[in-house]
Amino acid sequence: MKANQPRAKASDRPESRTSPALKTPLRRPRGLKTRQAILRKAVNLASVEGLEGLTIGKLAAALRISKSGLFAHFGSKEDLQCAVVEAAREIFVEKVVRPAYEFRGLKRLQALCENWLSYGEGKVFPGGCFFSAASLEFDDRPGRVRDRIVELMKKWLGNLEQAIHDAQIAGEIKNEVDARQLAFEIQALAMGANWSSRLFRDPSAFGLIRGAILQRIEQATGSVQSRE
Amino acid sequence: MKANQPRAKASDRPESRTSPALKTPLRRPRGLKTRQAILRKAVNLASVEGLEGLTIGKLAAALRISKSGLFAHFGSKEDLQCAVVEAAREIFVEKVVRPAYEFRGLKRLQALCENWLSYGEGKVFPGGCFFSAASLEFDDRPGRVRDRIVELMKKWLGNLEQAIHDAQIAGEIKNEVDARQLAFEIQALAMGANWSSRLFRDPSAFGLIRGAILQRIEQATGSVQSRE
DNA sequence: TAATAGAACGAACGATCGTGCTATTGTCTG
DNA sequence: CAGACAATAGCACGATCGTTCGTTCTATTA
Repeated sequence: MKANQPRAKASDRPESRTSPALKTPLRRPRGLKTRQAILRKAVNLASVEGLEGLTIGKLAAALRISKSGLFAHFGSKEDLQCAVVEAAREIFVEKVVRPAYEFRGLKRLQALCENWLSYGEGKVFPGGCFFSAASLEFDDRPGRVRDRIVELMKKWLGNLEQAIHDAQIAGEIKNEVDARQLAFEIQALAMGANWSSRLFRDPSAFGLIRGAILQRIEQATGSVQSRE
Repeated sequence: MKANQPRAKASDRPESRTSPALKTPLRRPRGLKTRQAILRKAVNLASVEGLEGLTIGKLAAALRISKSGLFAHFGSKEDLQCAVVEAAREIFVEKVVRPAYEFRGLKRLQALCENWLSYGEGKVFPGGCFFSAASLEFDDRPGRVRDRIVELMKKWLGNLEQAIHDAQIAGEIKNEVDARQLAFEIQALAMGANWSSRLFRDPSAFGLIRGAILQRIEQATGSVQSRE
């Protein structure tokens, strides 16, 4: 974890790779490509073995690349982990968030849920939802990785909540519904589906939960409903 | 992970410590005591760092004990992990399951939920619910540890489902309710509360979810409810 | 064509991992 | 008190961890 602390010279050249603005603004065709290839494999590996279980040696071996060559793309393991989180985020946004933003209000909420479910169900990540695993793995590990994960999860919950709120304004969801709570319940159910499907190797979990979530949304849209 | 596989002689003496029946049926006062002390610390450490992040060296250091002295209590790291899972199970049963079994039917279900919530809320494990973390960590790691976790989680879900079923027979919960699905939803909400409270350092998550679960149960017990 | 910058490599570092021996302690029995 | 035996410590092992260093290869630029 904190191996070889005495000599930590990686951060002495603070922005050797992250600030390309010196002479040529963008010109590293080979480096960028391999970096992306590394991250693609790394995200998949990390979704299975965890972000901490993701090892530079194993990752390099999986890519048939030298450890040092791989390492040079990131200044430290923490940097690599951050980059992996970012790469996973891009995939998540691409598959779940963006398509839903073609709609508004209730339709957007439904699209967010549906997209999440097929994201979890399909083999987007071989180890199931990356963020479910990562957020539970890092909830007790202070650092940049944890901070970023917290940020992203808050944003995701905020997206759900905002969609619910918009649907309320549009009159599609009852005003008594607590948007924050409903968003949270949906998220919990979705993560539960992922959990069950991974742990029990039971793909039917998503079907079950799809029903539960739809029922929960219908309940919020009106019709009868018991409010005790 | 699989360090030093060539020489694996630990399992050659299969039951040197687990079968006490030879001459004296029960006489290892010191050994058992330290073993339990080890496991108590190990469970706490594992709930924070994960079952794989739990390291023999760190555990020994935390107990001010030699690595080899600790190691002798278990034949391998996998054995240690299994023992940790078992120790966590005992705590869980003690705090959550057993007290609820003084009741029957709906009351038992309510007690199971309430006990789980205060188990997650209180500092039973310093890293939050042990099994939420462990089951997500090991969902892709085949082996005895995973098998046992699966077994335990199935049993726990079965307990919830059975309580619901009993409540249905007693006429306390409506017959149309799908016991398996309700059990699953409750479990998902509970794990969601744990997730949120750990990740966002927000203890109010449990209050929110307590309300959601109670609402969900009330909905199942009757009154109005929309079944569209 | 020569100079140069970036990308990848091989080897090695100190630390720590899980594990295996062997010796020493401590405790109970005869 | 001596011996037996369980419990623990000491020490070492091979492997792998994250990291650094100096070198080589490759491609663009002067």
